[in-house]
Amino acid sequence: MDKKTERGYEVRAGIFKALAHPSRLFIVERLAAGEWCVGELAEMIGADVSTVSRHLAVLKNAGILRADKRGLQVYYRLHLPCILRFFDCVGEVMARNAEDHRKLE
Amino acid sequence: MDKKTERGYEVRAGIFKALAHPSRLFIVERLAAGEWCVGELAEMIGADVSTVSRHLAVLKNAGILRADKRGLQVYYRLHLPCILRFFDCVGEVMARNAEDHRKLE
DNA sequence: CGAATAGTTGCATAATTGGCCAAATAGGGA
DNA sequence: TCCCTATTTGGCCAATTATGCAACTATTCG
Repeated sequence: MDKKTERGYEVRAGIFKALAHPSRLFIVERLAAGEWCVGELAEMIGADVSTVSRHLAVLKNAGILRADKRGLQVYYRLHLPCILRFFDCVGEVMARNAEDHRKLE
Repeated sequence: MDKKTERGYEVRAGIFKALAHPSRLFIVERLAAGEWCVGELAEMIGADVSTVSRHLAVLKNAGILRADKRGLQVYYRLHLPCILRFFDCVGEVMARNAEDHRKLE
């Protein structure tokens, strides 16, 4: 596998990695409906503001969110709505896994 | 956020986590075309057989792959082809990110 | 049975991630 | 300017993940 191909897998894995955390998944889902600022999200999640700020940075670096500073607050919004299609698919995966599990009983 | 909802986010994040590694992404893509055994995949990837075996276990535990032992070899195959739709979306994400990046120059 | 082969698992180690607290930064208003 | 508030960043620690080697297991073949 040449360097360029390898790099491609790394970049793509990075997008999945950005989504591979419960809080970040929650954030993306919330932001699907509209924008929220850091403090509001932190309260919804129940984690420290600094922790949530880092989660948001991870999603922003992956190109999934955009930040918009207005006054003291930084409002985040979903930059790639196609991400939401992932979620439908994840739902299917879970349903199928659950069914497989049921069959084993 | 109640326990049940929280658990839901954890399970979904687990699926993304299983895909959040270059080698595992490579494996899924390879298996889209047909089954391969551990040693063959290890050679393609250029990692130790034990390492690849563990990557395969991660994907299997996530319900993404199925293993089929025939003789000495264990053949793995894609159990959830809908996963491939993720990949199309990831392609879109990358294209969009690349374009955003271009605009900044 | 014994040797050879394919894969998995135990272990040690290095690297990454996630979390909070505290300090630094940036903006708004008196 | 000085203070207050919102967010980000540095530091540190605990937990998790990735990796290879070596040992173990399972299966085939002589």
